[in-house]
Amino acid sequence: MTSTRSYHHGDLRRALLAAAADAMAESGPAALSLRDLARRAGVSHAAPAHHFGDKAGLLTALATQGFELLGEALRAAGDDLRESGVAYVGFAVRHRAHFEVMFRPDLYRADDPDLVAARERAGELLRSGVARHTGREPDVDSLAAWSIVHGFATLWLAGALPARVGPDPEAAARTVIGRLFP
Amino acid sequence: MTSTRSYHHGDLRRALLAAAADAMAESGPAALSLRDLARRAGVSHAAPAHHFGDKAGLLTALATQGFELLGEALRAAGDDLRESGVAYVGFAVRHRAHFEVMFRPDLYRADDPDLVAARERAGELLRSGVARHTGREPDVDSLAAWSIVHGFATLWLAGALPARVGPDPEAAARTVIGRLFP
DNA sequence: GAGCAATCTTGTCATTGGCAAGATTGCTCC
DNA sequence: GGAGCAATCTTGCCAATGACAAGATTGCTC
Repeated sequence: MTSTRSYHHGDLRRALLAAAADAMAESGPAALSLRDLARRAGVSHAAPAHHFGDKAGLLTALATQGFELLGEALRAAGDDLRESGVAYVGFAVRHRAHFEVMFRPDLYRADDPDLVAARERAGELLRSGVARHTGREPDVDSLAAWSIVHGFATLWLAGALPARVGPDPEAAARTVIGRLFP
Repeated sequence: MTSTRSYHHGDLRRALLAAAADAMAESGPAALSLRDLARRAGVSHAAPAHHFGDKAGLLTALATQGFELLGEALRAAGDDLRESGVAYVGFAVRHRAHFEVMFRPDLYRADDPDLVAARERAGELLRSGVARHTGREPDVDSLAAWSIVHGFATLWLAGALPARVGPDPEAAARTVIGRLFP
């Protein structure tokens, strides 16, 4: 993964993104420090700037990667609407750093072309899955479906849910989704 | 509101909380600066420390205030479950800074006694509202209800929803909630 | 192998959060 | 009314951070 080669790191961009995801999963997005990422990657404190410009640039790249990963997760979940919802929650739990950045547009450049494209692709997957399942008013249905899985994932990540929900977020999500699409 | 009196500001704690909510509503929580808040309140850069200790202390107070405001909003919405959900979304939109901090426990001290008490009170209001409405398995129902309104509010604040949802978050929320509790 | 662009480093600056020490104010009690 | 005292606020300082500028090193191209 993070092969610390000789000089000219060789894989700095990828290593920095991975380090950012690790650091944010540990200590939250507020504590993220470019200099700390540089230390983790074994490079100087100014090296990240060349690849990402500034902090917002790095988070833009991380969010873009997140939307691509979400797209993959949704595709892997297949055609079943409920399992797509479970996959959404699973993605949020497994890639919590990506997920948390993706929906915080004040942290990155939301008009970045690559990011917009990746977000559109993931959004289309969500909508098409709902449209396949329900007949009438797919707009409202997809909005409700997105809201319920996004809300569940967010509350889970925030640690806001009571203990009785149990330790398995995907199982709990499946039950909750069943209330919306019986 | 923020009465800048003589020396010994007189209302610094409240003024700083209000300034923090304003600043975060403008530029997001990441850009929050204690020194900027002090400037807005017309005091020195170290004054906030006396009232809140540090940044996490200020955000703990803001989150506590947020849970109290949410409780008031839910009480004002009355007994109807759907209107409670609309009130939840309305609170998030009207007090977006409070809402954003409340569900980001990495920013504050989640074990603060005052905060825990305010959070418990608001959570009980949510659960009791759902329990009044549905008969069976209030746990799952309340989890689904909380998830769908929380998700809708979060997506709205993130600017992630498509334009066709319309300009009125509470009206759109009412429609979405209708899908869960027809 | 020379030239060149990409990559990385060192050095610097303004800003920030946090701490320590001191000044000012308002309250209490005699 | 005033002395003492605690709360409040200020000034001064330090380490860490993000961002920028200028220079060094590497690898690619011709």
